[in-house]
Amino acid sequence: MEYNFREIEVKWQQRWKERNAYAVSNDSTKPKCYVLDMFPYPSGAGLHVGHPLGYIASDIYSRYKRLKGFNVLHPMGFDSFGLPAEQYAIETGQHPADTTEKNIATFKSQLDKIGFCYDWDREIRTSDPKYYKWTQWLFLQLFNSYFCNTQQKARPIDELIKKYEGQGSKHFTAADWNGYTKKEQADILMQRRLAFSSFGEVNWCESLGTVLANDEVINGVSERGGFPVVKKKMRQWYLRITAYADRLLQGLETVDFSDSMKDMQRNWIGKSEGAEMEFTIEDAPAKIKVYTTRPDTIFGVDFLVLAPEHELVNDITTKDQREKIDEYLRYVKSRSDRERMAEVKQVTGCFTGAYAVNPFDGKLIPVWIADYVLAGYGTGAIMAVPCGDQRDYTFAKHFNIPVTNTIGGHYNGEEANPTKDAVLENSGFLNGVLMKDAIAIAMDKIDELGIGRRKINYRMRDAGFSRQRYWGEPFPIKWHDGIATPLAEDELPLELPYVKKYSAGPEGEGPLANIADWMGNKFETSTMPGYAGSSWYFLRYMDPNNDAIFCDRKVSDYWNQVDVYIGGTEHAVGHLLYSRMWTKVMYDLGLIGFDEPFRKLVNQGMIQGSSRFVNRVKGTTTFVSAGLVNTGEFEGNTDRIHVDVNIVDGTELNLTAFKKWKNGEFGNAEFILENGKFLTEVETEKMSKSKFNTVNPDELVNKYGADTFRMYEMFLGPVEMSKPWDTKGIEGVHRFLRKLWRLFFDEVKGKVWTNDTPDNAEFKVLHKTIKKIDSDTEQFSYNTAVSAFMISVNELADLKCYKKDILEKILILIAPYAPHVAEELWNSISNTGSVLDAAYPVFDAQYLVEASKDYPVSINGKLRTTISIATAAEEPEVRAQVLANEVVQKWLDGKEPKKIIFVKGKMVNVVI
RNA sequence: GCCCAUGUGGCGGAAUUGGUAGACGCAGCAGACUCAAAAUCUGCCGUUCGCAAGGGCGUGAAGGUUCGAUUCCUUUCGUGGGCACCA
Repeated sequence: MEYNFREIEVKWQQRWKERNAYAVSNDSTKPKCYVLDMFPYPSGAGLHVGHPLGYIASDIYSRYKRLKGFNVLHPMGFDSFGLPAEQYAIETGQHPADTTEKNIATFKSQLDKIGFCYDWDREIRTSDPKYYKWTQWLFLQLFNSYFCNTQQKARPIDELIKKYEGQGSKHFTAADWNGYTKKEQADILMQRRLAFSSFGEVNWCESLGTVLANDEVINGVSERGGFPVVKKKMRQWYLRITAYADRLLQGLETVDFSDSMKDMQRNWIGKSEGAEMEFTIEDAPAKIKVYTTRPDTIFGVDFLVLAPEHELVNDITTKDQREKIDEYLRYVKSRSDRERMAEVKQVTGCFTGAYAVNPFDGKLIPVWIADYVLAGYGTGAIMAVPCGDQRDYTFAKHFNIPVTNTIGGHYNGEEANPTKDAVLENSGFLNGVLMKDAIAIAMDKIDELGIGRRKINYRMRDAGFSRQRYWGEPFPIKWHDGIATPLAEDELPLELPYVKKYSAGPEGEGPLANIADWMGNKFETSTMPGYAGSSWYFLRYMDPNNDAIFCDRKVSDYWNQVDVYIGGTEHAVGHLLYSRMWTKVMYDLGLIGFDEPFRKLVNQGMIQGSSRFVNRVKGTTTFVSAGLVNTGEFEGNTDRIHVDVNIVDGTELNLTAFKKWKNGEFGNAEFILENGKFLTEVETEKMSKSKFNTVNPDELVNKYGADTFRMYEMFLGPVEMSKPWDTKGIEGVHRFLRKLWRLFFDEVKGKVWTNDTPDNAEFKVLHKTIKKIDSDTEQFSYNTAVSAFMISVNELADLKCYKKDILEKILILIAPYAPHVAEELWNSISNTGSVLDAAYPVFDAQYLVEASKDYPVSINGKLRTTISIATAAEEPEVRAQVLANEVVQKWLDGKEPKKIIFVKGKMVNVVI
C-alpha cells in the first residue's frame, strides 16, 4: 500500500464537506478563539504561492486550537472592491462585477485544494450589497457623530446640536446659532462630524480628465499615456482620525503587536510637543504661524520657509519677486509629495521678498518658500535654524544665507548639529542656559508675551475617504443646496448602478456623475476607498447573515476581539489604523463591547519571486550559459531575458521546455553550454506575471499533494520573514511524508503497524516531540516544528517503532499541518471519529529525565572537549572531574587555572 | 530623505535569547540494492594547514563590553517593505 495522496486528499475534502466538519457555532460551552487572515483582493492573476503562507499558518493554528478544546472561528472572504478591477474594465470593457465574480471563483477553488478549514457559510464579499449596506450604515454612524473633547469619545451629533441650540459654543451664542441659515448650520456641524466633507488636493491629469492614485503617477506623469499630472483642489470626504490620535496611541499599550509594528504606527501618528508661534511681517498685515519642537533655538532663526501651497504666499510676495515665485510654483505643482521628500540633495526654493520679525529680538529675517516644507504638516511653515538642522543648513549654504551660531563650539561651520546639550550663546535672555532646560523657559516666555502657545502636533492627517472611481461603495448621501443629507436607514443599501463605461465624469468627478438618474437624485458621485469595507469586516464574519444589524451585540460579545490576526506588514499603517479607529467609534457608540479589534497580530513575510535570466548574444538566436557571459567574445555582447522559473531546475535550464516556451518563440535557439549544462542567472524580485517568476500552488498541489505543499511552505523559514520562493526543496518534505506513511504501511508487506507496548526509548521520542510541537505551534514557529517532525520520524524509523500507542499521538500532532494524511492514517489504524476532534497529547516530563550530560568544556571560551558529568553534579565535583581530564591538563600545561566557570546544565569554561 | 525589518555553508534555514555555530531539508560526492531505472538505504559534505592526531580562520564590514558574542553596544555597507488614491 503506497501513499496515494491524490486519492486521499480528494476523499477527505469531500467527506469533511459532507459532514460540515468546519461549521462553527455561535453557541458553545467551549472557550472561544478567533483566528483571522487579512482577506485577499481577488486579483485576476489568481493565487500565487505567496498568498497561502499566512493562510496555512493561521489554518495550522486554528486546527491546533480546536484540538486543544476551543470553539474556533476561522473565516475567509474577499476584499472585492478596488482599483485594479476598474482599470481592467477600462482596458477590456468587462464589467468589474463580472471579473470579480470570476476571480473569486478561481480563488476559492485554489484555496479549497489546499485543504483549509474555513466555514464557507460565513464567507463575505465587500462588493456584495448585503455587505456594503452595513458599510454604508456604519458610514452614517460616523457622519452622525462628533468627537466630544470633554469625554474624549464619539457622541451622537444630535447632542451637539442640542447644545448649540441651548447654550451656543465658544464662537457663537445660542441666539446666533438659531439665527443661522440651514447651510450655515450644516457647515458648522460638518467641522465636527467624524465623517466629513472638505476640500483637498488630488493628482489631476488633464489629458485623461481623471484623478489618479499615487501609484498611477510616475515622475510627474501618468503611468497610462505619460500625460502631465498636477495638484488640484476638489471636494472630498474624510474621516476625522486625528481626533482619535491619542487613543490610537494609548491602545497600542493593550495589544500584542510586534514592537516594530507599534513603532511604525507611532511614527505615522507622529505626536510631538512644541509651540506654535506667530511672526509678523514687516510692512504687511499678515502673520505667519510656525510650529516648532525646539523653541530654545529661536535666536538661531535665520529665515522662515513656507510650503509653496501656503495661503499667505500670494499676500506677502513683493512685486520684484512675483515673477520668480510664480515660476517656482509652476515647478512645484508638477512634483509629487514623495519626490519632494526623497530628493533632498536637490535644493530648490525661492525668496518671497518679504521679511518677518523675530518676536524676541526684532531681527528681520527673510521669508522663503521651498518644497521641502509640506503644507500638510504643522502649520505649513517652519522657522529655519541652520546651525541646528541639516536641511535648513543645506538650504542656507545653497542660497548664501548667513548662519547665526547659537551653540558655540558645538557648531563647526560645516554641518548642522541637532544637539540639545549645548549651552546657548547669541541668544538674548537664554544666554548661558543649557538647551534642554531652555526649551521650557522659552515656552513660558512665549506664553507670557502672548506671541504663541504650547501645542501638541500630529503628523497624521485626517484620512481621505472618497475616490473619484466607480468600483466602490456609493456614499449614502444626497446633496441639497450644498448640504449633505444622509439617506434614511431603510433606503440602504444604496446600490451601485450598473454602467457600461468607466470613464471619469465632468471636471474629474467619479464615473457615477455620467449617469442622469444618479445626478437627478443628487447623489454623491464619488465612492468609498478600498479600506472602507476592510475596516470592519472582522465583525461581519461573526454574524454574516444578519439582515437586521451589522452584527448582533450578543454575538460580538461572545466572539469579542480577534485573538490572532495574520497578515503582511504592508498594512501596518493603513488598514490597521483605520480598523482600529472604526472599532473605537463603534465602541464609543455602544455598538460593540471592545475598543481594540485585534488582540494579537502576527506579521507574515512576503514571498518574493526568484527570477531566472538567460543571456542571448546580441542580434542572434544563440544563448550563452551564465558562467560564460563575462568571458571572451561574449563580454558586454549579450542581452538578459527573463525566463519562466518553472522551466528551470535550480539554475539549469530545461532546453526542450525552453524551445516550446511562449509558443515556440525560441524554437530555433542554439545553446553554448558549460560542463554539459545551460545555466541561468538568478535575481530576487517582486513576484509578478511579467517577470515570469510566479509559481502557481495548483501545480505543486497536483504534483506533491496539499499536505506536502502546506508543510513545505511552513518549512521555508519563519512565518514573519520575507524570502524568495524556491520550489527546489519540496522533494524533501514529500519524502518525509512518505517515510511517515511507511511507519504504518509498507508497499510490499502492507500493514506494518502493531499494537505492541512501546518501550522507554520510544516514549522518549514521543514526549520530546509533543513538547517541541506543542510550544512551536503555539508560538507560530512552524519551520522548526516541521523539522521536529522529521527528526521524530527519522528516530522512530531507526528504532523500528511501528506501535500504535506512539504513532496515533504523532498523527494528532501532525494533523494541523498535514490534515489529509493524518485523517487517512488515523482511520486506518481503526480509531473511531475524526482526527480533527481528537484529544491533544499531553507531555509527560518523566520520559525525558537523563542521568548524565555531555558537558562542553572550553578553555578561554574555545571548545576543546566534552566530558560526561552526572546531571545532579554541583560545582566542586565538576571542578574535580574537569581538572582531571586529559585534554584540559594538556592545555593547562601544569599551570593553575585562573577561574573555572560552571553553568549547571549548560557548559564549563576554564580560564587560564 | 524619513520610518521599520533583515544580513549565518553552494542554497532555504537552526542555535534553549549571552554558553558546543551550521539542527532539519535541498543540492553535491561516494557506495549498497537492481539486468536497468525509479524508489529506498549507508557514509561524506563551512574553509584552510596536516598522512593522521590535531590546529588556524569563520555568522555583511570595522571597533567595543564579557571568562565567553550569531545574540548586547557604537559606527558603517548591502537588501526588502512602508511613506497617506494599489490592496
